[in-house]
Amino acid sequence: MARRRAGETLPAEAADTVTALTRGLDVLGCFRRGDGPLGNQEIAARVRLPRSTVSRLTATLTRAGWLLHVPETQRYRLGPAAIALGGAALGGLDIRGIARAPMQELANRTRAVVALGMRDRLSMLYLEVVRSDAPISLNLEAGSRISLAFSAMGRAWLAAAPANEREEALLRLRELDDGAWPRIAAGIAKAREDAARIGICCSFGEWQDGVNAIATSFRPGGGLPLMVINVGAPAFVCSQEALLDEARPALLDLARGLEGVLDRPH
Amino acid sequence: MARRRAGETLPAEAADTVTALTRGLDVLGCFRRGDGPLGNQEIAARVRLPRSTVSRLTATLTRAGWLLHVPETQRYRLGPAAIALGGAALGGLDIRGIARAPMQELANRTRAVVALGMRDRLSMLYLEVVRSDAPISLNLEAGSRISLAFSAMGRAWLAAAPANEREEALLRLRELDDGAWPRIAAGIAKAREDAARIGICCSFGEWQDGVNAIATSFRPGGGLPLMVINVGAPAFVCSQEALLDEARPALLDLARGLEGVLDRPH
DNA sequence: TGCCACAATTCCGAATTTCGGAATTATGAT
DNA sequence: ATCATAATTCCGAAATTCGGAATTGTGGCA
Repeated sequence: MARRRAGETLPAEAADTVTALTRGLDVLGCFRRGDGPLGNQEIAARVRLPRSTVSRLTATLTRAGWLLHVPETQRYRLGPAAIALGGAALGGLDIRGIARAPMQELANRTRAVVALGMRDRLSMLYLEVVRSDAPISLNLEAGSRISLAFSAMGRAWLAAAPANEREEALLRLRELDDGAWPRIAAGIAKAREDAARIGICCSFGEWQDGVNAIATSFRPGGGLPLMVINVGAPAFVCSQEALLDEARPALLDLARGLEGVLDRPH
Repeated sequence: MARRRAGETLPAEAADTVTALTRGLDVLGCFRRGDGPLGNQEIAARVRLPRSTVSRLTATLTRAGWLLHVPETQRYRLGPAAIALGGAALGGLDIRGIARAPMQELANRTRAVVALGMRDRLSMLYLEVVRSDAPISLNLEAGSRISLAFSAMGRAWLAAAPANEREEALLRLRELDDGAWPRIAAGIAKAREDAARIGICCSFGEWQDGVNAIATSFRPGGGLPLMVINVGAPAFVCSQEALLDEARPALLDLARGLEGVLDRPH
């Protein structure tokens, strides 16, 4: 009875990988921001695992506090341990604290939203978001995702990422939605060109209609991967010209200042 | 070769629990907010598992994006998937959005910090934190933890939690630090009394010197567990009297308004 | 009230996968 | 160059996980 499913993505290389753990994590990972509680059946469908297996997995996750069981509806939602993990992960990132002040300054100056992000699989992940007025300084949006292919942030990552990582991402992006590929490829070609020529990548209404953004990447050091900062706003707040002429130099300065900060003594 | 370790906490009841998954989650969970990257050895010590096992586990977690490997120092830190999970967990909690506005109002009125939390194992976990405009603030964010035994928030939970959950928590609290037990027990006895008499629990300088707070609990419904709201501030911002006389009624109102919101049609 | 459909959970034998001690390799310090 | 520390790999043993099928539980509907 072959345990490892036939179409497994990694035929050979996953030599010592703990399958049970991977599967459990997949169950956790299938909870996406915005969707309500999930039943075992729904989960089984998402992670492509037999129901009995999922049943055992969810039971384990619930016992450990990673999932919360809603008895009346027999569904699961992410539990406190999941929240705490995110807090620990975010709390350990000193780069956030270092970047916050200059990001805030830039946000105030441009009246836009400035965000710091890194890649998570096929998305960009916000690590810190600051707004111009910051009446609520809460990091409401830290931990949320944005398109890798169509956002300025994602494109800046693609433009600067190590070749092997980029190629792997592009490959998976393509097989995810082959129809959108021409549009994706065009955007990325332009992005690499922009990055080389003017140091930033753009997304003018391509991620969401009426939203303009520019972004650039840097390497914080300290063993952390490539990171990206973007400046974005509704078109009526920041025109393309405003972003390119005014925000761009400041953004480049900001990124340059953060280059390798974590490696420098202090 | 007995796989399940001798002193396992749950001798019998964990009938179908996926051990490998539990262990992997323990590895993730041993990363606490504030401590830097961890090596395999350190992890092995924390979770009490053989090094070779931990090695395999961390390799698996890294491959899936839950851990980030820092090559030069050979240590691990929590990865993007962990952050994303926290985001998804927090994003799915509608109660945060519902509670935010009235919490903000209360914060402004009292010039204190108002927080919403739930229990996570032996801590209270902040789900939402709202500050007044006043600049002095505690350094607490959503996803961080606070003492179950000594904070107003923790005491409010203990005072209202279902008996079995409370007893289990108290038991583990006691075996965690038997020396502190008398002080813990006294605080909790007082808390239950306060809860019954005036609807709130207090912590005046007991959690941290110079910090006053009061808290009360409510049941949001929707299958969610008991939650707590607190109002707290440095003593020179809010005296005990100010909290008891002014903040208390408003806090009780707030909590009453949230009682069962998620069950009501909308 | 009884029946049906749907979903979750439990059962159980098979055997793959995990486990961990020991050996090995890598790294860095003295 | 040698030693100490830590991570990883190896490998045989067998416990644990796996998943199909049966069972139990739930809610809707006639």
